[in-house]
Amino acid sequence: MPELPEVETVRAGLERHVVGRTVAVVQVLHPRAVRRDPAGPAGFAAALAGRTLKRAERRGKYLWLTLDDDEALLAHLGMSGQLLVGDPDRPLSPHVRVWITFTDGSPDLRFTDQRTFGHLMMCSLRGDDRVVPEPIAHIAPDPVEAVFDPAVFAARLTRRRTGVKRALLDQSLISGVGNIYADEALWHARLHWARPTETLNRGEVSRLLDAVRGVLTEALKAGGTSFDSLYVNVTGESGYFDRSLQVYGRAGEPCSRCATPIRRDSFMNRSAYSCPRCQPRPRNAHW
DNA sequence: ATTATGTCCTGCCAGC
DNA sequence: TGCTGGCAGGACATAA
Repeated sequence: MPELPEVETVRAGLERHVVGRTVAVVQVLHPRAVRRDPAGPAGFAAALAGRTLKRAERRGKYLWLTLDDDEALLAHLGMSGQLLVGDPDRPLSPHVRVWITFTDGSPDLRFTDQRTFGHLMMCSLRGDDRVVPEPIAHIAPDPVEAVFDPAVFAARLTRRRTGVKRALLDQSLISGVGNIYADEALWHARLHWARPTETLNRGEVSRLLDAVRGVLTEALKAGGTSFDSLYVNVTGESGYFDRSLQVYGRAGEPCSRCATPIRRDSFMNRSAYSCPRCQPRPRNAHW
């Protein structure tokens, strides 16, 4: 559930606290945390030990720490992943999956992940105009990065034959948007989540993209959204954008525009929150 | 090829 | 009290 604003908050924290430092010891406490790394836990740990972290970068919900011009440590937080920087003497929580110490002593870095959907891996960097980790070459640019092209997005979106929310959640079309900000952006744009993408006109696509950028930017200013202690920055603090949420998690509460109670629908074994009046269901809804 | 669905995983909580 | 089932859902493998 960490989406672009939460991941960017973590990236900025890593830039501040660990970039420039050299890794001493890497301990993989749960092999699942590095399941995507072909070298396995031991290979992963050996490859990272002794390396200096150069830059902290991000695309969508992925972030990575570059080690040199063609290699990086790639991270995805999944549902509940945290990258926590702190005093090496603090107690080891039961959900710490990877423990990284540095040659200059404190603080250390702990990849903590209750639900184990997140992962870390070593990887190579590739690209021409935008260098990204090779394993995420299929992830589309996110709407706040320079190479994001609104015209390309509009063309690809309207070529789809699916519902607009499903499209927003497809990271190979536009990255960084998850269930929370998809619902929020659709409310701002006054579009129903099941609206067929091929019926969106130019103005609606423009409104949608403005709404996506708006909610992501506002959430980033607030340090991200948090419903509980799972979504935190590198020093364990929560953001407060949840106070600004208009529909997500607010079933039954009045819409702030028209006072109609917010509706919750089941969608892809998840939830879709919307205002029945501001976002009427289209006749040709695409489930 | 594109689009849809199933799967992974743990903690919490309502309901019985 | 203690169990069960539902829910939270990102990204990938697999199916259609």
